[in-house]
Amino acid sequence: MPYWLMKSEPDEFSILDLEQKGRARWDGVRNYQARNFLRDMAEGELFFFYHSSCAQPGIAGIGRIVRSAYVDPTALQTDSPYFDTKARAEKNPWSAVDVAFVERFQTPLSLARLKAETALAQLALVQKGSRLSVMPVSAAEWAAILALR
DNA sequence: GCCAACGTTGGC
DNA sequence: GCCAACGTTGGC
Repeated sequence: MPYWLMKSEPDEFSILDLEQKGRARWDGVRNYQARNFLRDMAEGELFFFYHSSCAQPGIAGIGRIVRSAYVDPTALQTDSPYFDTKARAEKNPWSAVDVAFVERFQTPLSLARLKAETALAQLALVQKGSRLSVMPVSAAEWAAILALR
């Protein structure tokens, strides 16, 4: 079963927000490669919830996919920060998934800690210049990260 | 706020 | 199809 990692700016949506809501739509992805990964996700699969663009970037917890990819409605909403002027109802290229809270780490795993781990050298997240907001994580990487909690 | 790296746009 | 210019991401 594939594993994933998804980034969110905690000021926008954090692991605490997901914990409090229990379930949420993961929308606003506006990169084709990331979108394609969203479309590869299946119900029941797990992902690391990564906090980006913040004081303490790192993995903050775990979530689960509870609904596979469907058309992202925010692309058509003019009042949404994710509005896409080129998207049309009959031609909306963007996808969203629904996710549920699984676990919040007592202490988030900092990016520095992840970079220091030899077993994670191939992790897409730590590659130079990697900006993907949705990426796959191998089973071995998943286990290695869990062991760092 | 800076800046490296990347993706997208648009002229040609 | 090339590629320069521009906008965005995201760590620091």
